[in-house]
Amino acid sequence: MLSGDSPPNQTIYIKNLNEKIKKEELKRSLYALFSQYGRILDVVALKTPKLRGQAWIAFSEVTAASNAVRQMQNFPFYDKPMRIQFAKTKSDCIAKAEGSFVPREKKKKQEEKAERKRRAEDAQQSAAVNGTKAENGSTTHAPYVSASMDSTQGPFRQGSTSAQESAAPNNILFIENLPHETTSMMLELLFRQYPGFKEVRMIEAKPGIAFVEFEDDIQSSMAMQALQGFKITPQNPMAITFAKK
DNA sequence: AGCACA
Repeated sequence: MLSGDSPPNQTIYIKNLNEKIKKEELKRSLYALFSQYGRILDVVALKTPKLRGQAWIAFSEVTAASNAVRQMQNFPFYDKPMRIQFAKTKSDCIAKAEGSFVPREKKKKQEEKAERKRRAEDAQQSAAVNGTKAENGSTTHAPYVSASMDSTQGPFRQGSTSAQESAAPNNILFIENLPHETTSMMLELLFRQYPGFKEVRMIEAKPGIAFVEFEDDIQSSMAMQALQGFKITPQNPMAITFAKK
């Protein structure tokens, strides 16, 4: 049945995540795995007792979120099936983008007190040390994105063929839009820098495409995310999808 | 099981 879940939301809520995975790795893997559905604005994962094993992924479009909820439901991720729903509330990053963000203030009184206290202390400390206002730890979060490519992160959704539905994530990548002179040696040089790389396969009769195999889905997703849109020649941004099995 | 944004 249609479980009593939240209505569609740009942000998805994932639970039953493997709690042994370190926060940074978890976020990176989630980013890699889910960016196939659209532009990801933020990935939130906390390791506090109440929040570990869960994560939020904010997409720029609701449709991306819905596809992710459906297609990645129960996907085995670090040996545990992901349970995915729409988030109950709007992510801060989205409210901010809409200009509707209002800093929350009704937490449990205890937490709030603790936080105020902490801020006060921080302020005092830095004042004592610097005599000036301190930069508190609010760094800019545009992480997870590999800085190794030029900033052509545009909408390279599907490649040149008529493929409409993206195949479910698996360990084999399907590469399209390669210049015809591409060799498997060249592709191997590119892909073998990512962990889990196994082999490149090309088909003589079909220039412009290739298959690249990895040990598992997560590693193939990582490589996909890293090399999506990579240009071997300026006219040939790679289109990478999961191979149909 | 657990819905946050340090």
